[in-house]
Amino acid sequence: MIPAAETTGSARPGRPRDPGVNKAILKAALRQLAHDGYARMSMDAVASEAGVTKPTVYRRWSSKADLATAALAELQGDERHSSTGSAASDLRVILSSLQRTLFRPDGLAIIGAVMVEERHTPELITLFRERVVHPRRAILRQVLEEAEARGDLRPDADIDAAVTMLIGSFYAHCLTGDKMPRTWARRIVDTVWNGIAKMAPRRRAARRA
Amino acid sequence: MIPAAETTGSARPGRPRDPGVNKAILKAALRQLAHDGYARMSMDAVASEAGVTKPTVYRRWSSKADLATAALAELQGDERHSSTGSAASDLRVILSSLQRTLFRPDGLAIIGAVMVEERHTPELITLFRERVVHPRRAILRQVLEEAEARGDLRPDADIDAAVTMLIGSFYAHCLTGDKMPRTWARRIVDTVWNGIAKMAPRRRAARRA
Amino acid sequence: MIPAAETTGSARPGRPRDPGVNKAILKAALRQLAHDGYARMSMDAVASEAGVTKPTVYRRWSSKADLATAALAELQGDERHSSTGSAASDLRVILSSLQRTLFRPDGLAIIGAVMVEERHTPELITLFRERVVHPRRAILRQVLEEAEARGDLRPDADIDAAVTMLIGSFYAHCLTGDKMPRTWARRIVDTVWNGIAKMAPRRRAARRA
Amino acid sequence: MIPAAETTGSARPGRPRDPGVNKAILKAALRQLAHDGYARMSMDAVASEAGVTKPTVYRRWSSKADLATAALAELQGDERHSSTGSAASDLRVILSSLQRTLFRPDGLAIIGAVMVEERHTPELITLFRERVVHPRRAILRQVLEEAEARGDLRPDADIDAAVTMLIGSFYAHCLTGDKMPRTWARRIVDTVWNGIAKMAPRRRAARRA
DNA sequence: CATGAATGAGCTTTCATTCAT
DNA sequence: AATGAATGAAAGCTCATTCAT
Repeated sequence: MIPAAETTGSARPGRPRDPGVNKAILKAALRQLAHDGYARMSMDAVASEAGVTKPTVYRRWSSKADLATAALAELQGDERHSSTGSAASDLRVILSSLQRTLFRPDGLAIIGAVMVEERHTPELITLFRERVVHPRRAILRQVLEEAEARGDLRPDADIDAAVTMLIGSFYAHCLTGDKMPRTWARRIVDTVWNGIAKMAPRRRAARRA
Repeated sequence: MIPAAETTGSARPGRPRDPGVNKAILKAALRQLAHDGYARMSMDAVASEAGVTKPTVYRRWSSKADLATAALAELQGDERHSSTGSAASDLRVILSSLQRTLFRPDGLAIIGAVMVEERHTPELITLFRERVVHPRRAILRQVLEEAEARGDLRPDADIDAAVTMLIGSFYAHCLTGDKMPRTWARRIVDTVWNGIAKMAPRRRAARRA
Repeated sequence: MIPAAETTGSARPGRPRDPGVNKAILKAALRQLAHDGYARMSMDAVASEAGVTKPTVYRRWSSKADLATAALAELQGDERHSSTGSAASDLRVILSSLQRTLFRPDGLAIIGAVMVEERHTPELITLFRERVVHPRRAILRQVLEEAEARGDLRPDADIDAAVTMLIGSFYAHCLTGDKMPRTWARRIVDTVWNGIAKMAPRRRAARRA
Repeated sequence: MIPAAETTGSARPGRPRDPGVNKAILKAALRQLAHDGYARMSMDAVASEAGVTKPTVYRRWSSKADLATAALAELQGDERHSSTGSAASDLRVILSSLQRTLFRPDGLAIIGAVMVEERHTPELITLFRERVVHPRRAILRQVLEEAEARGDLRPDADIDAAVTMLIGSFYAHCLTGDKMPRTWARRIVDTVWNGIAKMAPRRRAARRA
């Protein structure tokens, strides 16, 4: 449904589409998805927030679900992280970045918006998994697999569980409603790393919030 | 909110309320909350699913938010667990129970429904925290604090982080969309416990999904 | 529909009606009629303002229109005025009294409430005419007819027009939204009296608001 | 409130509004306001009486109060009257016109509809005063002030009272429920004029209804 | 006789979507 | 291609009235 209009240089008949309009619409849609949820996101409001009219939106995306899906696709996470040499340290960097990008502004609200539509608009969650959930998991998993290859992990280390806990701790923390401490990424990584790394004498001091 | 009036021997003036109606309404409301989200849950649909008419609902709860809040309150987590002697084993039992009760039917959808309404109907998330999130956390925390008191934890063990990860791993797993393995609770507990317990020679073997 | 229950002294079977309840209901109904109009007056609100329940109201008056009519009947005007000897002076006294009783609290609102229901609940206006409008007119008319009989009026004096103008000036003034001056009754009477009385040298000075 | 757009030559973008629709909606609204009162006037009924659907109404006026206000504004009194040379005669012409335009079809009902909403929808009465009450009063007042300037009035003539009585007599007459005689305007003017004009030998004969 | 519960219809307002220009 | 207008279908909430105790 997303037109390729911005590719061809040739003169097509009729008025050309303003390429900025697509972005404005998607941005407005994403913002409303996060602030108000899918059900409350309104085509009227999206159009007016993007400075266009409704049929202009419908010409680009055939339905509300279509638009919301396209907006979600914009979340595509491709944050590359260069290795710092130590797996634990890499994890800390990655999670800190997650904390800032995914969970900061409205991340949890978007996740909620997507989850709640599981039955009603399943495209949303499918796309969300593909574009947001899996890429983020893959990054963490890669760090751990490299550590495993280097022999830094215990033989019984459960990488899947570790990845899931690292990410899940953010969700669970958000649900408490408390402010997330600046050191949260470090505390999480320390605890998990302790659980999976070969025991070397560690010298870190954890603190509570 | 209105009590079921089954207290006094009998003979209160006026026509008595059908005691099953309250339950039917709350059940319908909770189901719609989970299946459709708050925004799509409709008083009309709740009433008709419960086999009553709208004013019958409004007589009991003064607004949609009121009803949804009451329905959420039904999730009240009260599950007492008797200690098995070992903290790790206690945690496994508790998390298995969580897996069955909170996450089984529609748990994650309800969580999403609640989160996405953060701006629009904040009572929902407030109550959800109070009735669902905090009690569950408290149970886990208590097990860990008792272990700490017995000297079973490392001096630098981060109980808050551990509790958050134990719970969060369920959320994160649900988001992946994969079926949750039967052994999930065990794998999670093992990994966390390794990270916080005093090191004793462990002899378990984790496996991947 | 208004029961005669308060007349017979004999013991009728069953629980006797509380005579104060009737008054409380009528009072509440009249207040709501004036404040909110007939359409917005609600049986529920009347009942609760009177401290009873709806069926208690319905047992006494068979419908909303019935109750409103009964409430209006309470306005029955039978303010007797003793003559002061001069017709103009009598008129001033009567109109001052009207100003206080009929127009002060909510008089005009009640009139509006009644008029607007002309098509929908014509009993209201019929009763209002009978109980409120005509008695008030009759009092004024009688004063003027006595003056006429004494030969104080011009031969061509139009008593009907005079009565109508005396009363109508209050309505018209209320519609302007301005505060009614204390001297209004006097100014009205002076102007009308000038128009209908035999010319005697008058020596009064009218002033504007 | 939204202008009928008949100004520009043509070619505004978008589908043009059917110019008759605005009028049809306002007419239906005004009719219902008069027949049923504001509380009973329903957006559904107005729309269907105008032959459109509800959102078509809401696109033009944002709420019921907004529509009712706009409908009232249509009553705008604009009737210019050319002077006949004599003030009394001018007054008779003006009042006869009032009798036909304002009080004929549903005038009093509209006034009631507006008055009874004083507490609930005060915009109505505010606008009514501004558009209907004050302009009508101004016309009468101007005639009298010109007469005063010509020295035709007694020095103590109370113009405010006279204007109020002239208009109020119509309200008061309507309240009686009697048919308004054709000569009513003349009788009213005669009586008032007698009360305020310098005495000249008059030679008219009033008669009763 | 009075109570609390229940009903069915109705209200204002909003939304996703399509049409006409 | 983009606009403004129109639509039909809900949704939340309230009311006059009746029922059952």
